[in-house]
Amino acid sequence: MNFSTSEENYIKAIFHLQQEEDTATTNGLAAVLKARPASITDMLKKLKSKKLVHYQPYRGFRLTSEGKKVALSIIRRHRLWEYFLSEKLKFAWDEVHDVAEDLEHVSSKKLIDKLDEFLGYPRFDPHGDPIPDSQGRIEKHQQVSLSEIPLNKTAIVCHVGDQTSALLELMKHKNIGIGTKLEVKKRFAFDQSIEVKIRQQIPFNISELLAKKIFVKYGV
Amino acid sequence: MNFSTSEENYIKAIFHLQQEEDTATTNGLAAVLKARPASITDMLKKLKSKKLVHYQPYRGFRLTSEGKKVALSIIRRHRLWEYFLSEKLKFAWDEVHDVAEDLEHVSSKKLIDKLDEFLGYPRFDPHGDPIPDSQGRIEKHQQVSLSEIPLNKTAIVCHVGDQTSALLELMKHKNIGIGTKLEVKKRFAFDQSIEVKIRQQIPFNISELLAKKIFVKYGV
DNA sequence: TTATTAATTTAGGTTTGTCTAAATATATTT
DNA sequence: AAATATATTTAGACAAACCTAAATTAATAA
Repeated sequence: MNFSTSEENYIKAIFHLQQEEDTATTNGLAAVLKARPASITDMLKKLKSKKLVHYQPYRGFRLTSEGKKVALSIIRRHRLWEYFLSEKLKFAWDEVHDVAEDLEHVSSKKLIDKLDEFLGYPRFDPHGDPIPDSQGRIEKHQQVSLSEIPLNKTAIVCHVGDQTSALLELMKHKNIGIGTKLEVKKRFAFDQSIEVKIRQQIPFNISELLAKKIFVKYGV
Repeated sequence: MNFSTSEENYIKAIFHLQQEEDTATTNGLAAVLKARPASITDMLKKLKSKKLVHYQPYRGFRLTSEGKKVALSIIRRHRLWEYFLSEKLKFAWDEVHDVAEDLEHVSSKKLIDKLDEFLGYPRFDPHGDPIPDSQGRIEKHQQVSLSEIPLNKTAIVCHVGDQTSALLELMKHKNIGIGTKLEVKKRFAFDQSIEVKIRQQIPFNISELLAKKIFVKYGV
């Protein structure tokens, strides 16, 4: 019922990887956790023995439903702390993540439920990601403009702000349409432009004006 | 500049032990940390190599001034979190310690300074212990009645509520006078009586009425 | 002051989580 | 389908932080 910081980081990372691809891979996880593939294999065996992942050697892995429950509780802690840091302690948007990364491993359920209450049961963290409730229920997606989504989250284009041909021409040229999967890689303070990546292509920049017209939904 | 959870626990425990006796011992520390003496020796060597303690084999140890600085910063974190838990999250007096024990190891200075600000720079935690400021300055003692001090802290009797002979007779009988070192071991909800221990003796009970007349000062 | 007891340290293991290098399985090309 | 490339796993080490049992030092009592 209680997991080490390291185990928790693995579980959380697998959860996020699974949002993209249904099944996570050793190398993929190694990249995310900045660890060597051999270390991933070691830990996966352990998580398997604890019945937190389905895992067949060489075949990738997926969280079990127990594993998902654990992941959601870690994500709940993380996002509540992010909300606290931003809302109460007035941290800037981009400073909250690293601190929350530490705080999330303090696992007292009472602490987290009381924090939730204190914060007024917020539904989204400062990045717009939904916060699981104490039962692990989470709002699957939300729809926001491309200019508002967090970095490095896969999002799917689901709506366009208007139907002017000028807009559609530009989108066509950039190869973005409804259903396109993309990720925001970087934001540039100078002109609010953002760098996006679609499919396997090299990331490219789009203007703030365009970003505000593109609406996406994205997972947790 | 950054220490493991384990190192921090050692440093903090040594600091507290030193409040009582000027120099801490292997067995004393082992008792506090619920570890074996051999483990203490191992860690002490490490802390010595990091210049956090003065340590001669078989001769006990004391924090260096650097070690004290580190200890005060850990205590600052601990007490600020205790205050937060009690004041903001409405935890009961006796529930805050264990959770703060985990939170204190999240070492972002910015987090702690912003938390301090958010809380309005409180000077004492819910147990009445003083909270070090961001420079590590701490109010050395405070004077309160015996009925208010935390459990298991050595306190020194420094004042008596009144001079009635009935009171003094009782105190004399119990062997408590100005300068007596004592510790509260337990509180009984039924009649608010408390169990105190002085010197090497077996702990004994005193009434709430008496406790309220005895004023003590105690360290951090 | 020597003998006994108590405290402390040393020596050698264990577990957790990491690593490198080598081996093996799977996927991709030709 | 074989050859090559890539992904994954295994084998064997290592550091941190703990442990037990044995040895050593210091403190206490006879």
